[in-house]
Amino acid sequence: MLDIRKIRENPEFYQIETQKKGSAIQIEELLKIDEKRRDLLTQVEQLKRERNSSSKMIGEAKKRGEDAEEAVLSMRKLGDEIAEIDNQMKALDAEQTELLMMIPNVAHPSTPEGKTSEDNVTVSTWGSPKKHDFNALDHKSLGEKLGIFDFERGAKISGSGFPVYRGLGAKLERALIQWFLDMHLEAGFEEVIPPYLVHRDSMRGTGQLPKFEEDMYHCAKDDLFLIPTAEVPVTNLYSNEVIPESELPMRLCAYSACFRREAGSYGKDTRGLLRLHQFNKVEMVYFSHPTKSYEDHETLTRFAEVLLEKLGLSYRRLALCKGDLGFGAAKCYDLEVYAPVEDKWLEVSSCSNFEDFQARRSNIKTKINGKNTFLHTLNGSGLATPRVMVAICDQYQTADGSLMIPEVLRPYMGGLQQISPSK
RNA sequence: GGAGGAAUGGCCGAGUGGUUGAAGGCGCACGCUUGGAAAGCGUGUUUACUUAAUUGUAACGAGGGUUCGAAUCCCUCUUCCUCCUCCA
Repeated sequence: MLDIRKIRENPEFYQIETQKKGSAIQIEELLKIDEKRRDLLTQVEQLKRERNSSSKMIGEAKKRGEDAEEAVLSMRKLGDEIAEIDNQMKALDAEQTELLMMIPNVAHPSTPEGKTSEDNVTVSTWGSPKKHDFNALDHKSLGEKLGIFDFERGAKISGSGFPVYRGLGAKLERALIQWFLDMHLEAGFEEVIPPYLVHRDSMRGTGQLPKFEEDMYHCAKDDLFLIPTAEVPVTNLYSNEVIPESELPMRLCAYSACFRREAGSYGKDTRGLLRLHQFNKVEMVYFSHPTKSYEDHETLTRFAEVLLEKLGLSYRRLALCKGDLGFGAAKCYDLEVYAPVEDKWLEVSSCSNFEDFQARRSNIKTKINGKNTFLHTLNGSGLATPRVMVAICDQYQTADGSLMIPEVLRPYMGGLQQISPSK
């Protein structure tokens, strides 16, 4: 959520910047409501002041045994007036908040200008994209041949987009998750196992609601939402709290299953593991000092990159342009891993700095020089497993149809070096 | 799921309708005292919005109600505790 005071001070700036984020602010309406609201506020506070002093006098008079009937009567009228204005104000307040909640964050100046993913800027590339000199299989065919994925039965029980990992595939998936977590723990993150179902407030806090309700799985009976990322419960861990400045940056990591309806993206890269309704991801979350968040953002992104480097998967880092930036993000790097069989770069991580956008929604503060201040929240995948799995399948398969296990994962596979087709 | 109890400031804990934003204690900060420290004494110590202004308004789990006036009375909800029931 943006700061209404800043919008008030510099409406043109916010008009232009939110437009670049692909969703223009309804600035006139917003400021009109704001002005009316503040007008009523001063009015009603004046009336309340009157009420407070009169009530005090009534109390004193009654104590002295005097009759205060007349004052009581006029106060009763004043009370009605106050209630009336209070109601108007509450309505305006709700209206204003709803508008503010629909407005995206503005981009950091270091973010490239641009409208679509075409305009994203490749910041760096690591490794050289591998090419096979044999006729390599795509991950779906390979995986089914090796018996490590079972897409058909997943679809049978839940529909498409719900993969089943089997046998050594399940173990490999688990190895990825565990290795990711272990790497983060080594770097000093605290591990969290969060709830997968969260209430509406949490979803509003991180920005999924109210705007993107359609993309979420919702349990109507309990009004709970399945998390699309561990970012939601982990960031909201500290909602309505003040984190001591000395504890910043606070760094948490969490594995969770993630659930996304992917409404409106049917038909796009839906093969195999490329786009799913349920997938596994390890997420890193930072609660940062407002003056340090951009440093932290670089550090965070590096943690994710190192994982790909250790897996021996070439990747590139993109700086998202203003138009492609997520709703709440001020700056974001995407990491894309190269999948040789697909001959595509696949997004496996998104590392974002939200500045105080989420902190304001969730009310997460820190105390700086005795003053409570919204802190900055950051998060990044480290990493989402499905496309890493695709890249591994693509890159680590051999001409005889086996799949080599990346070196770093072998300790988690009982020393297993490769998965071979059963005879 | 059933029965009961509880929720107050950084912490503990008073407070059952009026001058209580909230006693008292602890903690913390500053000062006095001291060779130094402890003890002791003194002062201060919530947040948000608002104002020229410590000007004013609001907040005692959350929301609603009664009242001239609510931390205090009523209703709903949430969370925690105890006892049953059930269960991985």
